[in-house]
Amino acid sequence: MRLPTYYYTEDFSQFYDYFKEQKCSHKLIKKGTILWKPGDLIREIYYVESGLLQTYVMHEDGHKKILSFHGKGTVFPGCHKSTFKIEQSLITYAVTDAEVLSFDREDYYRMYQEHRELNAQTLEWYARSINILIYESAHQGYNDALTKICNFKKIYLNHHHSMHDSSRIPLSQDTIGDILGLNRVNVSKNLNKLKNEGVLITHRSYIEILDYNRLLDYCTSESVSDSLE
Amino acid sequence: MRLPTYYYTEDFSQFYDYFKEQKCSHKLIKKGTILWKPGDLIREIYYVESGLLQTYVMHEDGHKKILSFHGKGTVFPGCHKSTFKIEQSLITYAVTDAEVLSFDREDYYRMYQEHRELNAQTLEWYARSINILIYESAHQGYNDALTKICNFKKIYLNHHHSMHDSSRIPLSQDTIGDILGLNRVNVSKNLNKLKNEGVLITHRSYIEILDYNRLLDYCTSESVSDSLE
DNA sequence: CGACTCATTGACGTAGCTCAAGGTATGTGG
DNA sequence: CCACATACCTTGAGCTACGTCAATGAGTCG
Repeated sequence: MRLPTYYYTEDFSQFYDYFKEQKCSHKLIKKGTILWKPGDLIREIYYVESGLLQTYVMHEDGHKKILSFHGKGTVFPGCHKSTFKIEQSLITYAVTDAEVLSFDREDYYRMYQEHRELNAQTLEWYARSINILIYESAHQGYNDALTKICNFKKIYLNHHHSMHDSSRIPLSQDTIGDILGLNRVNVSKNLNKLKNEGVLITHRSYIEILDYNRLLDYCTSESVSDSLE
Repeated sequence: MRLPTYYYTEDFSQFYDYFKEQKCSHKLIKKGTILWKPGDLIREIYYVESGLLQTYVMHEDGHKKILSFHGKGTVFPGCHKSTFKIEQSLITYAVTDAEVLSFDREDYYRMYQEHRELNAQTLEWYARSINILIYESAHQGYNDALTKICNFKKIYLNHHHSMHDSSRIPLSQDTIGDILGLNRVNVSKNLNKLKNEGVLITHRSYIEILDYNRLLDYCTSESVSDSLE
């Protein structure tokens, strides 16, 4: 049973050798580059070889909503045919320097149609996107700020436990606010509560979790994997 | 350019003849029946021949969040393989009496793999679900109650204009609240503002739009189709 | 007619927002 | 290596939109 995550990694790395044999070009993307912004026609699809991309939406009143992070072994932005208004508002930028394989949209769609495993994996990826979004709309939307933050840290650690220092969340409070739809000041105040409880320590641009079990006490069941599977 | 919608209809009606030739069983579902609830193993996939289904999630604190309505010519709940925690919380029930074709999950997946157009249409359907959910998370989430309500009515009318009496929204204020994550009382108060402006009249279990153009003034651009395409 | 369900209205509490001022790491250029 | 700019974090005061509670009214059904 899978929990939601904002980070995509390695979803398509099994197809890397196959991708390299197809018609594609190799690109270097500098940190901070905006890959797509509102109004851009999306004619290419990227396979990320290294680096980290971020996707977000700017609300007309100035709010920024971060939707997802895309790391090594992921494909982006997708290969469906329909054009949706809100997708025109998506902005993708490079959080770090990145290397990608770039495919023409039509070429990629042909690969998607012809390669059965790629086809199947694409549907799983879409399903996973639906999953995190339902989690946000139907669950986190009703939680208060403290619960949102704890849930976020839980699912962040859950996804990164094997990769990095397992108790660090290397995101600024500003970024966390933009992911959760919270004000920076409010994030700070709630982290303070948790600091006073001994759950974590705040640092500049990262948070260090001291007491994972105490953190879990603040989480809702939707964010905690249970025994099944 | 497509706007989001909470109503799915006719997405798969082009495959109806094909579906009927496949291994399936015909079922009648009584109004009010719960088709799937948390904990149920989903072993079947339905094609809706008639009637209306609704999908929602119950938050552990009692909030109900309605995600979508599924009418004639739609397939439900989906055919990906991964199991997600939040999907276990989905509840589907019959708003009206309904008739469905029921497929075994494995059989349906085989059809999905073998029928190229069905495969393509399935991805479009998933993309559409992502679209409405991004709209909720990244856009409506930042709007105030009045804007949420007006946006909702706009996209409702947009989708139903051809089918029914084009100025009626046959939903109770309670239901609208459950779709938008608003309190019933708050929905009522905001509808009252619009009533005073002459935009609409409220009735028992439906709303009548009097001045569509005035309604548009309260909407955000994300909910209004522009000239492109 | 009574028993629902659905809608209206007002009083009141509060979580989270904005504004504002100050504090502390980090990086850069002289 | 210091001075300065910049990014990030903290804390408090005040506001307000929305939620809860509660009482009443109005439409619908058997």
